[in-house]
Amino acid sequence: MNFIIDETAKALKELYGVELDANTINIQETRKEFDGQVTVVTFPFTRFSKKSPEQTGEDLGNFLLAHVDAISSFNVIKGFLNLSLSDDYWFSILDNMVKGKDYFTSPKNGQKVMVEYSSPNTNKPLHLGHVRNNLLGFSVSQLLEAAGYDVIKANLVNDRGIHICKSMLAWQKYGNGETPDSSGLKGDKLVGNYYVLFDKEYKKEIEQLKAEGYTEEEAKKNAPLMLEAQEMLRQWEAGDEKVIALWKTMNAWVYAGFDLTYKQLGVSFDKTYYESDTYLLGKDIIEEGIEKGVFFKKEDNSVWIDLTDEGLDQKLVLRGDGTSVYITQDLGTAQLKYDDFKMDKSIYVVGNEQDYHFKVLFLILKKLGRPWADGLYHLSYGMVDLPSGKMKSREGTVVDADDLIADMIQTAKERTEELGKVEGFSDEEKENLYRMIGLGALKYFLLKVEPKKRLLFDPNESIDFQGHTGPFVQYTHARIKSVLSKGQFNASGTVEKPKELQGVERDIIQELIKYPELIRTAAKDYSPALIANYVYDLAKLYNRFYHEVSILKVEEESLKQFRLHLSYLTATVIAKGMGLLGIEVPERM
RNA sequence: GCCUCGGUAGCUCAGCUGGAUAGAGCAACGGUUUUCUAAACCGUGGGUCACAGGUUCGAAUCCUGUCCGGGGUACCA
Repeated sequence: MNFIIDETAKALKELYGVELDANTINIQETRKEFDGQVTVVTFPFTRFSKKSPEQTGEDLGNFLLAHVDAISSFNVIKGFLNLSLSDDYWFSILDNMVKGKDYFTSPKNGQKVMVEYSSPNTNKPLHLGHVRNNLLGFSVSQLLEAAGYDVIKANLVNDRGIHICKSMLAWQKYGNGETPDSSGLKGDKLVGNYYVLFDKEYKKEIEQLKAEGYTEEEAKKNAPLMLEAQEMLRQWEAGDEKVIALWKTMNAWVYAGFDLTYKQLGVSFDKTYYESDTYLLGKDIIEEGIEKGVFFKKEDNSVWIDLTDEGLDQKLVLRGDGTSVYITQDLGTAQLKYDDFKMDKSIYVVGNEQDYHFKVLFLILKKLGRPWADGLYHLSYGMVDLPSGKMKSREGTVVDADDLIADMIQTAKERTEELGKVEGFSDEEKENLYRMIGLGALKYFLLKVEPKKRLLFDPNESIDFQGHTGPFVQYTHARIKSVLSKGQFNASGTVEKPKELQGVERDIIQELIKYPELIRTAAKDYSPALIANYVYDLAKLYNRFYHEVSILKVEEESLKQFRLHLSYLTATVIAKGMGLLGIEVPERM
């Protein structure tokens, strides 16, 4: 539609002798209650025309109508010039889409981007919050790839620390040698159980100590279990063979469990980093920062950065005893990632509770003069809340990822069977369809919301399969596929322009043409939600088309072919768009 | 306290580089199937866009303040 802006600029120059740069000319889609498809807002031009908005619109409209072939008529309402574009114009757009191979994918832009997401702790199973993270990270990766980037999907696994030792200790004390094999439990679930058990026993000890006269704080510090866990962490850091062996065993259980969940979600990684390998990194960067005068040392030897000039606080970057804090190793890891891949951009998909951390991290790297620091971006997303508030692992209020997925698939199965839609499906096809629909509903539900907004999930209200949902879009796709196969559609065939375009046909073409631009915008904004909403609008439009006009029943062969092409392109864009969300679309449902 | 992100229909969300009478879905009510898949389509009802100022020809959108909610806030990650 950009040619309208150019033509408007030319017209303004001719009519009023002013040269405006393109972004001061405001065009938009015409609202559906008015005639036309494109609207130029003429209010801003009245200061040059010295005429009323209406008259300015008339003048401009007449000029454009006379000089631009694609414009077939216009009307003016207040300061809005509504332009109708000719059938020829719309048809040529469609014809280009039919012929053009590069319409659906952007060319490579030669840039490399890393997307870090998932980043789980290995002491408990994944829950709904992680699911949002994983889906976002995966989808954004797809989006960036579609926009022409080379993408490296990375996972930074938090596989060490006091929380891991808690699970290990509880297993050692109370586990009686239980293994995933012996219990039939998924490895991450098993380890998670011991994490919860630790907390339970620990709380008992605290109560005991309080009864003996300790304060709450003293009790928490001196409970035997906590002391033991801390001792275990020391042994781990010292490389104690037994502790390391146990750690390796239990982490292996967890990884086997995570792999199943990742597989179900359809997410994957090109590179996995482990904190056990990276937690000592960053200390050399601290040295460098002291030398460069970016950091300073306090009397107790702790190292700090003063960010008060940036409106932030002073921030500790290394403890007095020389041990790392979170940001120390993140500095080191950022450097490691860059050294490994030399990427132009690096995206961290991490919840918004870490906004401050990343602000500081990026700022420090800039102050240290890392030129690549400008390419760092924290994709911050809101928490998933339950009606009762936050999910808490220890209080058992988390929505488990595997359980949720299983529920969704089950619901999909029930719904589909009720509707009697799987006649002639093999058992394997049925299972695959239920999986597709169940996951489609879940993924769409989580991705259609803008990342930075918090998300409310009510476990008592099942996720919908009707209306603005994944299954609705999937259904539309299947519906189109059915029409195409009944019409024996051949994508390599040619299209002829119909005598007259229906409004809804024009609307679909206008919607389809937005797709390439949408990819760029969604990639730039890291927003799968834009894709989700677009794909929905397109599907909705198609369903209107489907009800308003006949496709297979029209006598005229050329018109039938035209509508089949329109259907085919719609199905293709739906499938591509859903693919960017990590959602599969069925041929039949 | 300070920083930060949110507040749009009963509920869940779009719209926010300023533009027409603020849009969807769910829920409620009514209609559409001898015709290409009714997980669909069409229609009705439902709004002080948290509140108050300001900028502007024009504000849900930008600015300031207030209220409410989430998150963060110097040795957790």
